[in-house]
Amino acid sequence: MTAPESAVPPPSNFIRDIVVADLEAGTFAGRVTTRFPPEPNGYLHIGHAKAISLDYGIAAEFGGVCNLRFDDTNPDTEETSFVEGIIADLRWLGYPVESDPLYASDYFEQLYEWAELLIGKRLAYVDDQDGDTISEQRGGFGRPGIESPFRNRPVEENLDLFRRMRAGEFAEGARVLRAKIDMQHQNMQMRDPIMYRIRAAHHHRTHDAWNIYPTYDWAHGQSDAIEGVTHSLCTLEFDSNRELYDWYLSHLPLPFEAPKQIEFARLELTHTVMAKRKLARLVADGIVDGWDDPRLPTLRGLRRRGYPAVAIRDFATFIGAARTNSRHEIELLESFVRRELNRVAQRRMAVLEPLKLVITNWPTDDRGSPVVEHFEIANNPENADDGVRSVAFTGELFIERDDFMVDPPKKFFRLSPGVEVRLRGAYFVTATDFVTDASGAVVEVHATYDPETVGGSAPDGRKVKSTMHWVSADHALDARVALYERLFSAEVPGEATGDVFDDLDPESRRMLTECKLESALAETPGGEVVQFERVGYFALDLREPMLFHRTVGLRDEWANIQRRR
RNA sequence: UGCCCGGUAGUUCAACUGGCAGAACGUCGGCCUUUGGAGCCGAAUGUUGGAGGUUCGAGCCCUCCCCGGGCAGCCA
Repeated sequence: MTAPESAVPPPSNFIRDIVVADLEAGTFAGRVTTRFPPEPNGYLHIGHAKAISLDYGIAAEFGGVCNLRFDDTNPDTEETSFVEGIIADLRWLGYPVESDPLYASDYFEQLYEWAELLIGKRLAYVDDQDGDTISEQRGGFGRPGIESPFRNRPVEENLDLFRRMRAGEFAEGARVLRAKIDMQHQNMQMRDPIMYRIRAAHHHRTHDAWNIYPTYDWAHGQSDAIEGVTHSLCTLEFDSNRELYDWYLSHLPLPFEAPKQIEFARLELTHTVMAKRKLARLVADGIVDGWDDPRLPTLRGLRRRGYPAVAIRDFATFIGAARTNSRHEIELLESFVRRELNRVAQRRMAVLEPLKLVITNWPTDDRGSPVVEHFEIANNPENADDGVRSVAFTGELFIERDDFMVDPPKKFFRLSPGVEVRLRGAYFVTATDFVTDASGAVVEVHATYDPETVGGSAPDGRKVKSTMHWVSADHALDARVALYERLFSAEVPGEATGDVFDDLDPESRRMLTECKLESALAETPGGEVVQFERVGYFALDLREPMLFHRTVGLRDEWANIQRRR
């Protein structure tokens, strides 16, 4: 599995320094192998994208490989559907899953043999006590643990019991296999950790072949070693597990030099949550529509929202890795999204909150119906190769409600009575009149157009202060547009009250149902992102026709100016 | 409470293992514009958590202190 190209140069980081030092010292015989080890009990989120970028990036940079290995040691929570979902997300992100992925469960037999080996070396024993008792005996911070009464069982008895655990002779939770290390150890991880637990559950791959399952600590380093992984990158909370990782490996006959675990800080973003349990709660409680809700930081959510995979990859590369806990501003991610979308997104006109504009001096044809003109407008002014599309123009149009004010404040450059503006790519128009309803709200604006300004520029060189988007009323497509705000209004959800749900923005999605789109949008394929001029980037839903999701707004300086006032 | 990890512009990261502290995002300013929102250009911002020490020279090495995070699942 190889890493896709990235436009962003990888910043140096401490992990790369370690790899370079190992290469120079001749450790691992010049090999570099990493692994990406998702647990198939949920979907990937952008935090995983950071790990993926590091795991694959480091391997690729030094001519090595990165193994995709599912860490499936807990049958209670893992499912094949998640395996498939994760592979799909990985492919979408741009990392081709070329061959069959690897699984920790492939090594269950080897792990079992090694466990017997440790028993033989008097480094592991079967404990008959229940979980609460073991937990109590473990002690606490600054408080030593006490040894299990079963700690010094004879080897033969341990072996017999362990084999019977495997054979399914005991109930769930009745016994465990523990490593025999040191109940006084400063590092809690070293106080005789659990290696195997009895589980009656059905495993997604080994089905009912096993009655005992290895714990993370007993499986992970050994899986790395079996695969010849050299640098095993994981997040900071495993720091204190590293001593145990090294301990297990030091007592086993390994096929390769023992791998190194290196920890880095997990990705956090402002205004969102990344923890799998919190994400699952949002889904379960119906606060969002599912794992692919566009407000979620899941890869499938971001995809549906219109975030380009390359923007996510560039972001992940750019932020690099460090050991300091850090929370990145969501704005940084958005800037990568805009940068990419500005380059590739086709421009279209869409009126989100329509107001009727009637051109009172618009001509009619021989039969008395209004003339229809067609203008060729650039698909992307930034890129001439994208060509043009044809947009119909007639005497009845829709403009954005915000773009007209009866009594405008100073510095309002859009349409108001007596003011001339440009309708993008068409004509200059001047507002002459407006119609209100019973409540006084403007329901229709009347204007005249200047035939000399066809195409949008005046032969006499006169200027207008504003260019507005528009859609022909007769040719408009009806659509719904979902406007998203941050799911959590607080920068750090839960910081104030301790419960992230207290910071949920109840209006994080506003659905506009009467939007009018130019007809070229009928050709847009599902999933594609276009720029609605002057408004933002919008992704057509993958499944539902004529439903657009706001990917991200344009950088809005006008809003900044208003805010500053 | 014991042990471990971390602390560099507002934010996130760099700084060739001791040699003039830089970049991006944000902010501010300017230019340009048939997207007021695209695009382009420029600027400001630091007691490198604090105090000592070693050194010709310390963000980097040493000591103490302060602050933040992690670890007491048969989760990963």
